[in-house]
Amino acid sequence: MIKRTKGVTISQVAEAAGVARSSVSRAFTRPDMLSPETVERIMKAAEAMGYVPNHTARALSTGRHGNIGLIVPDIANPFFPPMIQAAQLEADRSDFCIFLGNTEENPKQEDKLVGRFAGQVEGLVLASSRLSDERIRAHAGKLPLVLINRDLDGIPRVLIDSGSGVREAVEHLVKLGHRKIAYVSGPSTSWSNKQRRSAMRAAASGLGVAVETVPAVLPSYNSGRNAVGAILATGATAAVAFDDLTAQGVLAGLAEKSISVPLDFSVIGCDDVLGAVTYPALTSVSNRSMEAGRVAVFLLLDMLQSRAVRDVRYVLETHLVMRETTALQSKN
Amino acid sequence: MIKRTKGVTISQVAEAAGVARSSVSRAFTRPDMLSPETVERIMKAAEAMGYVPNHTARALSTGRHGNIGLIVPDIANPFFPPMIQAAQLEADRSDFCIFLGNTEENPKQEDKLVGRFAGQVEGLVLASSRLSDERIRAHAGKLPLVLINRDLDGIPRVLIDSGSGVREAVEHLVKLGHRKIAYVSGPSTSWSNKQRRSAMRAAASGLGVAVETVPAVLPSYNSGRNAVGAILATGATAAVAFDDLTAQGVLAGLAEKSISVPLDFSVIGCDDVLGAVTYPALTSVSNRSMEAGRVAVFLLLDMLQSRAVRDVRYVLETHLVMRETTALQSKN
DNA sequence: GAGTTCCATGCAACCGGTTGCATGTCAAGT
DNA sequence: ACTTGACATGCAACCGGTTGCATGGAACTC
Repeated sequence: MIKRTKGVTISQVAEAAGVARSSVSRAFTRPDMLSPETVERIMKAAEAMGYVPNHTARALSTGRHGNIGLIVPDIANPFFPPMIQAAQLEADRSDFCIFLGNTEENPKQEDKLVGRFAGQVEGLVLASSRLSDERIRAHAGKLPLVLINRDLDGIPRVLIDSGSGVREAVEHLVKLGHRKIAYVSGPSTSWSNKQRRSAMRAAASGLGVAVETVPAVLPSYNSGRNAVGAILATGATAAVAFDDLTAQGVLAGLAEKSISVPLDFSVIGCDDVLGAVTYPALTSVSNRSMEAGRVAVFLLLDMLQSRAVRDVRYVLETHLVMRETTALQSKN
Repeated sequence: MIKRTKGVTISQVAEAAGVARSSVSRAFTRPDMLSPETVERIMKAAEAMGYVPNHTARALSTGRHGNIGLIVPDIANPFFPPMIQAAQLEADRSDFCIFLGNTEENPKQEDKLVGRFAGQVEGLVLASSRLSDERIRAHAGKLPLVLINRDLDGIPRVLIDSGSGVREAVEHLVKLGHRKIAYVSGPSTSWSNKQRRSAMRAAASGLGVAVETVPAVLPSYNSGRNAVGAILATGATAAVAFDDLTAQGVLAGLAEKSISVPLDFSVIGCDDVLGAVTYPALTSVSNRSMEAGRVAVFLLLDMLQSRAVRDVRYVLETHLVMRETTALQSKN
């Protein structure tokens, strides 16, 4: 049976050191206000007693808790972990802790989490939020907010411009001789999906080739696999998928039909989350999710320090990462 | 420029409703102590003013914050996100929030995070901790702790027994005719690695076949790829890798040498994190990390409620998931 | 109708810090 | 020697809730 020691308080330290409570407090927060000897005496007493400042009490009186919240729609989607990791690292540099929320792609859950986080965090980063514009603005009225992959003016936001990478993807395919390309789409409410689809169309029409959109509802392996029939029905010789998971599904679906990649068909993914760890290595559009996480936290901390909301719109461009699932269009 | 509304307090609600502060407090925490009419009046006033209880103040006076911390060595390792997700879901059922910490596989960082979390969480889950036994025990003396994949008696722990799955893997390979099997190992400090390696040896010697351990330092794609030379040098006809990432690397390395899988060589991964989303589908040992996350949080919440530390040792067995990277040993 | 019980509510202390202001001390300035 | 100011420290209010105990009135008992 383990017994827990309960906390030493500032009063106990004060008594031990023979000073007022306020002096102990200042020894920790603003030692320059006290004489060096007093500080040392207090610190020694504190150390001896194992005193650790109570975070909650401090937060109550200062209003600062040193926490920020990060809410994502789906941790299990490999797009997010690197972002979370980078956000954490950046927060850590300023001694902030991260509260993580997972919404399961559910706006209700997201709303609930925001409510529960508010009050114990000083600010929030919403990544790929599934909330309505109104809800987001409502929340932004209550606490500092930074968005990732959501474009609402007046609210600081970091946008990963997958458009630039998708454009490169189309150009690359066209250069390889493809004249009809399928786009296997993602969730219709997703900002990224809209962005990618319109970038596909714009690039294709600029180059005089055709794009056919094949719906896939959810970004997942199975969606991609199931979409293969529809893809082939369009007569396309290459496909760009909404994300790498979907692209892997497409790869599997093609293999089942004995269509060889890249000889007979070229496939490109997005977000580059699996490309480097699978075989054959998937050609994909880079994601920059790590930068996004880092920058979002940076912006948030900056807002907190300056107490001002700047209308920042930080755009990260993406590029095509060429690997082994694209090749010259052979037949016809 | 957005302006933020600052919080409504219990005193303001009390005044508006014409009652004492304590009554407002009770209306929210123990409404049965008040007459229904009073509760309704208070609630109406609170609603009208947009009152939300201050989490920090409540935590200060009750000592309960409704948060638990979850610390993992590497979010980017696909083994952990499902675990985090499941933990979050379980915590949510009891209205707890999750603090997430990422240690970058660094014990120092882990210690630091534990220190920073303590004081704002009521308990902690340490997954695959890289801390020394002493440090873990020291922390467990200060706050409720549950371990995942770490076996320290006296401290509640959830263990994923990959041994059972690895045993099945070896049996499967032997049944397919393999007589010499390589084990591509993971980090030497890892509890799971030790467990898997010894399960390999035990199973192999029980069946009268040989196991050769090939070191791979880090669990990663590149480690696996680089290990291929050493694997082939042992004369093995099949390999079991420490995890799926490593296994994918092995797959890639074999492909580079034009060794076809599974015709010429069989490969099995562990943790089953990539098997279902890649092509060819990887045969792997199931991970049960979701159950582990769920159970760990469940145990922790149970400890918090009962205020007792039980010496729980919860073991989750794993199994072989057969897919397409294993086949009958052909040559020789 | 006096005594007892019970329930709803208020009072005030408390959780553990922070901080504006007052006070006391000591040295420098004239 | 007296003023002035700087500096170190203490006092007490405050952050926003919770909770043990006291109180007062209504209902119930005999």
